[in-house]
Amino acid sequence: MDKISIGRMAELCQTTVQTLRHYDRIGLLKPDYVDEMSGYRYYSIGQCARLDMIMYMKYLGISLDTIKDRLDSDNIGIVPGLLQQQADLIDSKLEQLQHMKQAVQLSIDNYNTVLNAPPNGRIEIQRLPERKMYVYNGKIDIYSHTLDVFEYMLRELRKQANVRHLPMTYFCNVGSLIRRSALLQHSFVSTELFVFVNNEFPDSEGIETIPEGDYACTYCSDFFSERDYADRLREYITEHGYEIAGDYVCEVVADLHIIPQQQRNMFMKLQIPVRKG
Amino acid sequence: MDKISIGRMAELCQTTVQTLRHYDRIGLLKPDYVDEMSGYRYYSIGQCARLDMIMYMKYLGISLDTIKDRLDSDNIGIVPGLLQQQADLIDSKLEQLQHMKQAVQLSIDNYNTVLNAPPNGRIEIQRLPERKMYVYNGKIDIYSHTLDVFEYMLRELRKQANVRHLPMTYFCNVGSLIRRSALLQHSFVSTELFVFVNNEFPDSEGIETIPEGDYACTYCSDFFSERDYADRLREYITEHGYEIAGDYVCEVVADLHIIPQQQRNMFMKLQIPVRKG
DNA sequence: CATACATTGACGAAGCGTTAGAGTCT
DNA sequence: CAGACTCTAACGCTTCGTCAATGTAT
Repeated sequence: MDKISIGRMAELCQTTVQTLRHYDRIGLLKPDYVDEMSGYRYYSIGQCARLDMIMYMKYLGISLDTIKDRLDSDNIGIVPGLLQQQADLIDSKLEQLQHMKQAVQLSIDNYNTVLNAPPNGRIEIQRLPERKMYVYNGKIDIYSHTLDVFEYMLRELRKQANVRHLPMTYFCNVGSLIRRSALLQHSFVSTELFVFVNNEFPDSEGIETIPEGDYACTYCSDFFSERDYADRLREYITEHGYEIAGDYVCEVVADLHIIPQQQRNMFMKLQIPVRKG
Repeated sequence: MDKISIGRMAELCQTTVQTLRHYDRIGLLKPDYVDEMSGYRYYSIGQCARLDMIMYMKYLGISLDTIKDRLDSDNIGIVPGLLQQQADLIDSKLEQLQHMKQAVQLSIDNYNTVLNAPPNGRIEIQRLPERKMYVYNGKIDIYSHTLDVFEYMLRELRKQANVRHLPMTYFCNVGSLIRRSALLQHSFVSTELFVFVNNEFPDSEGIETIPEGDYACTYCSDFFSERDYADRLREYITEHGYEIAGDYVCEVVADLHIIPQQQRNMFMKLQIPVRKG
């Protein structure tokens, strides 16, 4: 029977010397024989089988502790449960990664929107798709208070979103709403904040849909100028023979992308759905 | 301006006190004000913006160090690169997880095959699908040596598979081949090992395909009895008026699932493609 | 004897969680 | 004054990678 040194064993099994030493320390894979004088570890070729299994289980994402328990017990019956558990774990990780991917893509999109946006205040009619949002009513008008109050409302929205298990992804695009009825009365009051959610998101309490259609849009990068820009948007709508077809949406396209020092630094896209009157 | 205690700040931003303390220590988020007497940290509501950004970037999988660099520089231009880099990283993680998922599924399937297998030696004709494999020729007959030699050949196969960047997944189902020509001459010699690979795996050197078709199959759980079982398989084929249509395949359905103590402990499915003569 | 290979032990990394013992806010 | 809150400091977790100083195989 060959005596296999630690270096050769590592090479045979496509791992490293440190890993083998580590496995020895934690009792996961003890060398077949240890020289009493030198302390050198020697493995037998048969131990590759155990090491293969360790590496395979590790590849499946199972922790070394669990692997050890599994290998030290002779109970083979637990294997299917272990495997199923891993399958579930992998699925949830996959889902999480999908969300992350969406989030990154959304950030990239938002960043590009900011880069390519027309100058603040320029008004355009854009065709926008149907969108879904989770709406939170804070019962306080954000426009008659300071940024601080807005910030506290954001905190509440975040907490609600958390309770509702909305993934972090969605918190990238927040915004505020003014209902059409209020808008028609020239009341600029908003107590509602929202986050856009996936179009596949299941309908439930707080989830609303705004329809596909033409929107009068303009960009604005200052919280306190929003009202002015919104007023101009309304003037534009009446001057050009449109009428207001739905709720006013102030979408914060980017704030996380801009370095926040002492306060939030938002870039907003104001939108009012229109139709020819 | 409110003085927000660490506990309240944690609640507002949906994180923990320890996290905030950690961020303070590493200079990622310093409290607005620290009481000189008590050492108590107090935050301002405006700091939520920075914390939001930190949490969002963390969610994107960016390390705290990178986040710190990013937030401490005023250079906003690096953002797109950072985001793209994250997108790529997520994609590769996704791919890896998909592989893991396949691997787990394969293990579950194999386990079930073992559980539901007919008794060793019972012979059945089964319709098996087309399969792809990566074949490695070790130039030594595994059947005229000990298990140790087989083990060393496995090591070589593994190394080759590694060089070819075959994912670990595939190493779950290994096996050996005897070519039809050798089989017809009643020669039981195999120098070739293989691993099954995905059917989508690109064709290249060493990749072979075995066709869909009828196979005479039997199960065997002892390396040294394989030859006997294979002989009986051949007898069965001639006795029942079949003829050998292709290469003999010895598929190791499970060995990782069986606890290996001193040596590999294999459960094999022997297969010979047949057609009516 | 040269050279590659082996040893132990300790520290580091990422991002906090946890605990202990003591002080502070309301 | 009670009870909730906060402080610092230090260790723990996970899976090895990376020295450093030194001994061994061939």
